Amino acid sequence: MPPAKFDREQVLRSAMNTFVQKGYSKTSMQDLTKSTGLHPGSIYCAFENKRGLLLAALLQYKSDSELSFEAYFSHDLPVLQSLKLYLDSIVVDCAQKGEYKACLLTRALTEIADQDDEVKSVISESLYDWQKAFHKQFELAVESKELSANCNIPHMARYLSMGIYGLRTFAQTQTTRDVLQELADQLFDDIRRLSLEPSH
Amino acid sequence: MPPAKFDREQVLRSAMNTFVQKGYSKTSMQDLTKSTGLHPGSIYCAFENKRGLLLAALLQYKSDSELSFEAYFSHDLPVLQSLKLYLDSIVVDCAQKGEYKACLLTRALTEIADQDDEVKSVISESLYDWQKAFHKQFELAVESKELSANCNIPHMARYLSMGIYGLRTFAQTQTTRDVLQELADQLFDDIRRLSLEPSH
DNA sequence: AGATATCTTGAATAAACATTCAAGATATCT
DNA sequence: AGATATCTTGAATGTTTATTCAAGATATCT
Repeated sequence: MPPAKFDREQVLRSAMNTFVQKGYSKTSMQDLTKSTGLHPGSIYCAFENKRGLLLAALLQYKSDSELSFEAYFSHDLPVLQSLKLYLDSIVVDCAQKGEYKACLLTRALTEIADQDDEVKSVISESLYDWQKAFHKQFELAVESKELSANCNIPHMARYLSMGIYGLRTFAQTQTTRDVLQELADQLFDDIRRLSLEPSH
Repeated sequence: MPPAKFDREQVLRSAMNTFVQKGYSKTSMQDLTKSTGLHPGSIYCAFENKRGLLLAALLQYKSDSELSFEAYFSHDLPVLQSLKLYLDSIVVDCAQKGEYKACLLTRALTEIADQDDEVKSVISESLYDWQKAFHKQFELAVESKELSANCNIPHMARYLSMGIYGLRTFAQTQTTRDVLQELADQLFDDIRRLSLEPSH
């Protein structure tokens, strides 16, 4: 039976969801065979083991996130306007009751990074790439004179990342939309201020 | 052998450390017997089970954190100055290489909250109490005219909590002290601005 | 159609795990 | 000193877990 191979992306998205929902340790192989529709043997053949499946799922998540990022920032809107839309989408994401909607990267980071250097570096690099994507957008905006030429772009990108991490953590204890929106708006204001003021 | 009972606080601090370092799921009973010096039977007798030990450790962590908080804010310094010192101490905490220095509450929250409602509410309430502690300090500062009378205190407390969550998450990928300090300083500036400006 | 190579299947395996409990030890009380 | 109650101890238990592998199934090739 050579063909009939499963759809790798779809399998990884299922695994992704299961890992985000239950966490890595509490996700059993049985959970994964159920959610992916694959049998144990197939998983071990394709991904070596549970850890390999996590690594693959992390890369898929990264790739999906990049596409989503592009979708927000590729229009010809001013960066700050795109950023506002992007932040609002995170608020919507976080405000979903019931289904646990977190970031797989940060969730896996807090859960297992300190015990597995390879997983940690995959996650760290992915998160850093995401931060660099903000960086790049801000740079483009400086070139097009939207932002002040002497604003501190690396600092802004880092502070923005930090704020979003915080927002997502905050959302785990409080899912009231208004509160989350207010926090996101505040973060946006603070980033905007940094983008206009010269760095000191 | 009636007396010779173990020192409950010390046991809980050991358990606390183990849980923070390895995470709840990856912490085995063997790890806990090793770190606490207690035998399985004693743990089950005193805390019912592993989950009970976590719950007790969470409460101990909360209580310890409150004492530490008081230590920073009970002097007669202006609130903003105490806050600065408090934030700096978090930076120092996060910048420790090697030993994983996170907040047990947020770590446990991301790992297990979505599967255990009791654990979740214990954590949520603890974190909310911590947020309220900021709240209270800001209120006192308004009364003493240090802060503007019409600043939005609940908003400030929430934004501060969010920022610290974010800082701690950020520190898991980047432990360069200068970078963390810069982020904490930025957070401080933004909170200070909120404390002086009238809310809009 | 038969042979072959490749992929699928899921029961079997072995290790790790939380939890229990009966035997042993010590202090207090009579 | 003896009896009793309480606490300690850690090997045994039964469950859950990730992982393997040999048998079975299907498509392609000759």
